[in-house]
Amino acid sequence: MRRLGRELGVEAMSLYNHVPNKEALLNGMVEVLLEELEVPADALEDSWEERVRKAFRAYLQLARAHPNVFPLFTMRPLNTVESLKLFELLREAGFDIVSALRAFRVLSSYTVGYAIAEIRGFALESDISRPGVHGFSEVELLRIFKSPPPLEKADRDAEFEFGLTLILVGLREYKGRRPPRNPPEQA
Amino acid sequence: MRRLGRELGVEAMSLYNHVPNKEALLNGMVEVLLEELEVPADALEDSWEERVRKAFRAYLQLARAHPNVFPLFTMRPLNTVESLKLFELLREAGFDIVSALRAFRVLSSYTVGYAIAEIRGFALESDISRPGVHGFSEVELLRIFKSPPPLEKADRDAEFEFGLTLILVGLREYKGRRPPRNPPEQA
DNA sequence: ACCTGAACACCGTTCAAGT
DNA sequence: ACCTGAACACCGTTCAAGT
Repeated sequence: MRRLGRELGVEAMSLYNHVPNKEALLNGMVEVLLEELEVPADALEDSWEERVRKAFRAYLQLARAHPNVFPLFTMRPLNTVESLKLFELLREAGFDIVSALRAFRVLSSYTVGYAIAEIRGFALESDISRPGVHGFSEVELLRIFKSPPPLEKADRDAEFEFGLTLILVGLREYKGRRPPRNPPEQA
Repeated sequence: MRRLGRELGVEAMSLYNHVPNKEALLNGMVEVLLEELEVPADALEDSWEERVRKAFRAYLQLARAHPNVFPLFTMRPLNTVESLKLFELLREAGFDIVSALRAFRVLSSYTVGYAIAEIRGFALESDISRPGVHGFSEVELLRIFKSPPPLEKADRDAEFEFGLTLILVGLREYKGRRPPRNPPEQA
């Protein structure tokens, strides 16, 4: 508050003329950012899986773009219009209500968790210079990760995508087991 | 600090004789809790998938048991001995280094994300009495979720397990594609 | 070796007083 | 309608002084 006031060339207490309190201000920030998200339109060339991918990719990118606000995202339920649209997208793809909800939540959980991991630093990263919580020594780690470290920051996108694929493969498999309501629109 | 001091019947500044600062204290709490985690031993009757399941289940339960500390878990890399053991478990299951790392991270991301969602409240929960970030009205939500709400808090475990299964199915599929180093030990 | 009082540099927030 | 000074009830942390 005080800092924000200074930034705006005004005293901290003036802010209370425009915003009820700090909490509301943070809520506002989150809300503004979430508005940037958009579930991709139903382009004919995209399968539902591709649309889902794009949506969660965008979410991750939003988190990356705002690493300081992102933890706030995390602490309130993601009840946005876009969540709803995504849910409906899954319904149209042939999932029944419960399955669509579950699928949506699994995908969100993964994406949120992944984004957090990226921001705070990955576990089992070869660069373990950082503090981190331990229980073992740097030597112990290096015993495992030989000199050219295996998975570098380089390919974060591919790594995220890997997880997305795993889940989507699982979902496809799952859908195969129960008869979908709509014809499987996949190419 | 001051509150903790009071709780201990001592002045806040006394704490600094035992702990360098607040940050260190929080780190300590996280560390203590993480020590409760244990990757299940290589019992003969358990497949690697079952062992992985048990490990992450335990992680979720830890989060549930300590909803207030859990967000702290979240903000530091999970470099524990158990992470390493889990990684080795995956290696033994036939994943090469990079794949094992990725699998580990996908599973952690999902579990962390799920735990957070559970603690803060799920998106698209029929109980939307809570604030949450919006963009749409309660009416709009109820238009979708007809009276008997579809997925209730009741079966949180099943829901978590559902996601775990999706990922494990994906992993099995993925492993099938590349020749595993060890014979597939699955029953 | 451990505790304490006083003090410092911070917070978010209220409210009466100003324009 | 908006801003401000003074004030309140908090923080984490330092340090010299006590035992």
